[in-house]
Amino acid sequence: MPFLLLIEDDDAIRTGLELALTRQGHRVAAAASGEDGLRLFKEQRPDLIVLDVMLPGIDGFEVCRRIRRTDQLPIILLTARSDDIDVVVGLESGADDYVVKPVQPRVLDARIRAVLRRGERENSDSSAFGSLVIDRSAMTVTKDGQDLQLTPTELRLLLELSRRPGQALSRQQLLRLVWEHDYLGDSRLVDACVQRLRAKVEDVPSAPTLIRTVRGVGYRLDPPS
Amino acid sequence: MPFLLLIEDDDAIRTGLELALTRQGHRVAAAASGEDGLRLFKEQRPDLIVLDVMLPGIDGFEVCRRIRRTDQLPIILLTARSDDIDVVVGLESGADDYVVKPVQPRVLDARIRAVLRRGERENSDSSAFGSLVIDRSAMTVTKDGQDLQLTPTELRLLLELSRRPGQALSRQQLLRLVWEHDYLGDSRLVDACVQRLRAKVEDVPSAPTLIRTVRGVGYRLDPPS
DNA sequence: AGGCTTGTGACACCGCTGTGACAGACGGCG
DNA sequence: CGCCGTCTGTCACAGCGGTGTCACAAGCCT
Repeated sequence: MPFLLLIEDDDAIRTGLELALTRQGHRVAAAASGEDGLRLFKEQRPDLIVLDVMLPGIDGFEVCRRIRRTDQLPIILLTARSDDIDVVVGLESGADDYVVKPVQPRVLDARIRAVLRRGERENSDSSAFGSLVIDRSAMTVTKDGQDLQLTPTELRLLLELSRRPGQALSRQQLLRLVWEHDYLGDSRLVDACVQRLRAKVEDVPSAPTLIRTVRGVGYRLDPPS
Repeated sequence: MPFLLLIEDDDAIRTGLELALTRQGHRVAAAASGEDGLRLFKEQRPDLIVLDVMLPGIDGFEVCRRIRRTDQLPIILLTARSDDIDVVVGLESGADDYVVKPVQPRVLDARIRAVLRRGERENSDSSAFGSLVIDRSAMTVTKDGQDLQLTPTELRLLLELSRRPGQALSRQQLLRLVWEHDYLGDSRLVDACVQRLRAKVEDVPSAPTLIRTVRGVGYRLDPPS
């Protein structure tokens, strides 16, 4: 299920879109300011951001630029109809698509799906980490050409890590991404799953070279050097 | 060599793309209006059409619809970034893919090849998976040369799976593709049908080698190794 | 009406998953 | 350099959930 972050200061529009998008089968997090949006983004790691341009404080373009410094996820800008210059500035700030307000929810939904599809095509197929090859369409993982039997959870964990190679993900983030629930208090759940994954994926599970521990934070899948 | 028809009224974009696509190994015909495009299409029978949406006279959607009345060739729409309604209407008018202008030639080229590849797979009238041969024009399935009596649903399920060999399909996707309805809550419907199909198709139904279970996801028809 | 096909529910099995405990590793600090 | 607290690796176990399987009833076509 796609996980969206909606950043929009107007309460009516925000809650309306949040409801509509939820109905259309997305998971939605919402923020009412640029600052909140950036914080939520770092915390929750959504798949896509719907971003209003006119925000108090940090405006949409700036939010977009800051996110783009580190991340490649799709960003859809919401712009007011009257602004002509938006498109140009928006393009330069790195957005993937534009939607003009007022927007019909199903139009926005169609755009979101289109952008995600585009991204999937680009991200998908297969990626390699050393001798480890992840085939996202067959949903298989092979090591030295040999098929690995990963369990569903192990597979999802590896997929989420591999979507952000080289980036450390906290246990909280992984719980949200892989298990889709927030966790109160810590547990060894993520560690246990990482451990099982390492057993299948690493050459020497006790000296992992692919899935590295980031002490005090979480885990990180190293890109091939 | 793929033969493309490019329909685009803007002279600069048209000649630019024509040049770039020719360099990338396509044969290209070009038209500057919807009318010209339709005429050229009938005359030259290209393999694929790249079609601008905003055209004077007959617009891109209309061109798309008219072509679709009689022909199934792939159509890629070129849309301006700012248009709101494009995606929805475009989907309904039967295009196969969208590219947002301004487009980098190599991106367009990649899309073209992707769409052509997809089309080849879908239209080829027979494919083989080990001893299993699917004849799409006769709508028959044979195993070791012997005709299999598949029921309509079993056949559609196998066809959908075989259109995407090696790709895991979720139960949701299969329900949409084969049964054409979304399902709320889970059911054993897909499993049951897969089970019946396996009974006819697999050598050892209890140890399937063609239709593989992808745990936590769905099923996948393995291509011949 | 009759037979085949299809959808649904029940059920059992197996493997996965989540949990807690414990030991070892790491890093900070004196 | 050594101690100690915290964090992580590891393991076993019990519960759960997903999947295969089957039987039955309703639907559909002939």
